[in-house]
Amino acid sequence: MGRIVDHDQRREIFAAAALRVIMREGIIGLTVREVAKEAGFTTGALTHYFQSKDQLLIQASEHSSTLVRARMERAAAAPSAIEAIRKVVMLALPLTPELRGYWRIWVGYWERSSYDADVARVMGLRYDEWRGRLTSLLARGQQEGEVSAQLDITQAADALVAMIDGIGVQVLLGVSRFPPARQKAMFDLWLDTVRAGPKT
Amino acid sequence: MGRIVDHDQRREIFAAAALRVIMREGIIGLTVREVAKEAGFTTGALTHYFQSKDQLLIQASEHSSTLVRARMERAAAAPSAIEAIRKVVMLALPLTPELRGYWRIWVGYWERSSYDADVARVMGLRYDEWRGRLTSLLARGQQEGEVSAQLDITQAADALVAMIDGIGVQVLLGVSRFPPARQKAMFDLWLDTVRAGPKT
DNA sequence: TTTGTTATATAACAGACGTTACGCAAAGAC
DNA sequence: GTCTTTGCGTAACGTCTGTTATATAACAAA
Repeated sequence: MGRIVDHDQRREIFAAAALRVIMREGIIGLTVREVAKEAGFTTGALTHYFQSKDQLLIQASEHSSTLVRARMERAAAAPSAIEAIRKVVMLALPLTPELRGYWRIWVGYWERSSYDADVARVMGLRYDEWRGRLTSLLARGQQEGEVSAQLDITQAADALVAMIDGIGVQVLLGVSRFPPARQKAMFDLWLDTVRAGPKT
Repeated sequence: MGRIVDHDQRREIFAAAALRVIMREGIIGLTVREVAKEAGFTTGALTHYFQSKDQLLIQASEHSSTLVRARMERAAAAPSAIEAIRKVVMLALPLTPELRGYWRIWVGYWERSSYDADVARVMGLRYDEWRGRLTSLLARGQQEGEVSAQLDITQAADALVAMIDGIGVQVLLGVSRFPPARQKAMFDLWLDTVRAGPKT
């Protein structure tokens, strides 16, 4: 009965298109018409898969986290915990144009979060995952002796998450303000406060 | 010739109203009509003082920095440099509802900065001032022997600025996520990396 | 082939947006 | 007093918004 298409796949197409629109024009430029056009459809198709613009916004956020999750998990599989942390952080920092595009998306969602409880809740889940990934890597580092045993890993993860977001903000105001080298220098500074002392 | 009013004062009234609107409804809710209404005027009056909405946005940002600057300078006058830094940071962290309101404004401007070069430029100036204030306090701390002499104060200021913005983001997603105590704990952690060792 | 259902396009809706135009009232200049 | 400039409210403009309604086309099931 009726032709059949994969609804989840369609929703992913629209979610990906929404992300591209946000990258290009900011979250303020995210309109139903523009997303549909970017996806190669019209609003009639989009509304068939999303009841409202808000749902599209949420779904797009979930899609973007799916995209990075695979890369993150591959990076986290590095043999040394410290090296894993480094690789994971290099995927998060706005070092390349592509990664800076993602930061434009995150900042857009931060803005929405400040007055939209639904978006805030979803973003909270993203950060729980992010913070969790870092804390478990730090815990692994402690077991393997690379990370100082008396370190409060929760607090250290908090500090790293905050610092990375802060870097993202600065880069957004202009890459020249915080070039990749300066970003990495700040990360190395954090790493020093976390490393186990030479020998023991 | 004609009745006379203080144009700068009028512009401040509208700028202050714009900030209140952003606090309440986000930067997406900042409309010419809403700002005029918040200020107790109509759009006819507002357009008399601002050629465009963009100019209003810039002016509002400048007004907000004027508001905090006075408090910051008073705090920076503390006898001890470390104490001055602490007081200044306590004015920046989203510790109270009022201060959290300001963070909603900043995040709104971050968002705009990512695709509006004019806003990005103005925000860049704000951050230059903010970073400059912290670096000069750190330099004072070094002179007075409170801050480690071999510290790279530029890098330390960068780290603090980034960390505070990162805290602001987390608090925006929900205060419960980062209560005042946790914010202060993170700041103290930074302070430890900056302090001169006991004695010398 | 006919029937029924789904996918998508087109179009309309009511409202909000930034901006511009216009008109009246207030008040300094003379 | 009149004249003239300015302050501000009202209203209109055209455009864009999210959403809903309707029409057409595609295809599975009978």
